[in-house]
Amino acid sequence: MPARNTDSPAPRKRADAERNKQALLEAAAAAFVDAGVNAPVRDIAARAGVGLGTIYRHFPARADLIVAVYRHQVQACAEAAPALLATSPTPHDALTAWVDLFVDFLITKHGLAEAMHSDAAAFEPLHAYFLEHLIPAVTLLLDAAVTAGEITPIDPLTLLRGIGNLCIGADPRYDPRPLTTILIKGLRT
Amino acid sequence: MPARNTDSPAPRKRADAERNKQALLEAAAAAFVDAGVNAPVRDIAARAGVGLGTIYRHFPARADLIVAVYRHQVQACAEAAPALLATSPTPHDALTAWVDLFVDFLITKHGLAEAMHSDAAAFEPLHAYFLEHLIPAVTLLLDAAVTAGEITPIDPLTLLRGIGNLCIGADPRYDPRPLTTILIKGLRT
DNA sequence: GACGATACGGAACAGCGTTCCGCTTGTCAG
DNA sequence: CTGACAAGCGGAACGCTGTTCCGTATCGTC
Repeated sequence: MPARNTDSPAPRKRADAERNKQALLEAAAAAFVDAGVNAPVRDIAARAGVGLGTIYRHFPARADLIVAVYRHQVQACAEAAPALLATSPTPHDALTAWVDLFVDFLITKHGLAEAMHSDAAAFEPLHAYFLEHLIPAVTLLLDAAVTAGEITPIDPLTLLRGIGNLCIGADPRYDPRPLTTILIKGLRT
Repeated sequence: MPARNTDSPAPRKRADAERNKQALLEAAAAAFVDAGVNAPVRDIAARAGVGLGTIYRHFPARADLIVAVYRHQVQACAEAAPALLATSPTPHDALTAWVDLFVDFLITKHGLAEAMHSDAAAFEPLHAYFLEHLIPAVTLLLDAAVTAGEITPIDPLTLLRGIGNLCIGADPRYDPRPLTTILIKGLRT
């Protein structure tokens, strides 16, 4: 067995492959901004100056591309939870602030919330990725608020789903924030 | 000339046309139950023993078929509002009961809530039909509750949209009722 | 029974995500 | 430097949508 210890069993990718992957990520990010996360795969490929085969080599399904594009932002969102809890006057304030943050993230990604709830198996990775990272974040905030006696207990997944659902809507004139605010208000004891 | 004066300048449809239209409505209703409102047009046509052309003759777009299938139920939902207001102890109770009714309607029509918020122009008639009939209903309930000092004012369309959004979800294990309950609770003064 | 309007059926079109495979190209041993 | 081979690429093709179109069959009437 080769003496590779802990890091990178990487078979070392070809230079052009890595270059194309980056071009694809940038093209996808741009396409998502212009046309929402439902931007046709062909458009993304064209933007990146790449063939259809290439896009599917790097990202087996559409959802993988979406995950790759938003990975950093989801992580940032998750990491904001403990920070907010530490700096906010009360756990409920932290929760409110975090929800605002999450809503801001969602509404700027037209179609992301919709895609999250698609029944298509292809979007399962997306769904799983979001939950895996965000459930711990909301759980932390909710537990703190419950312990402080500020809110009644609620399943974190349910809340996350509710907020996500409220952010669905192609219409850019639609602002879900009044609704999310009411929802959070409804949690108070 | 038969004594029909103002109403129905109807060119009197052919018998087979009317028969097919009914068959289509029944087939669509059945298909929607089995496969959700996104059941393929071809499946519905096949169920009705009818060609694709026929379906589009009677229902120019998918959305028209959906509207036709659920027309009665939407109307019943709208008409329940004044009845509930008259029989409930408080306007807030009536509002709660009506929301439950609306949610029951939505969750049994897999995909209906999703379709409502589709950005596709084809679904605009569906959207319009729902709003036209349900906005007056919620407005009635909200006004009564506001007047009674039970809730803070909210735009009826916003509330309707919020409830509709919360009911989105292909997963039959997902129950939106806890969330709609919290939302209504959040309206209280 | 024949004729004309009406309605039907399904092939065809456009657009989607995804698969597949012949060809190109980067990489590295010699 | 050069060849060979695996890794990667491009885009035609597939299967699935909703929708359109038009030659043909059927209904109602005279």
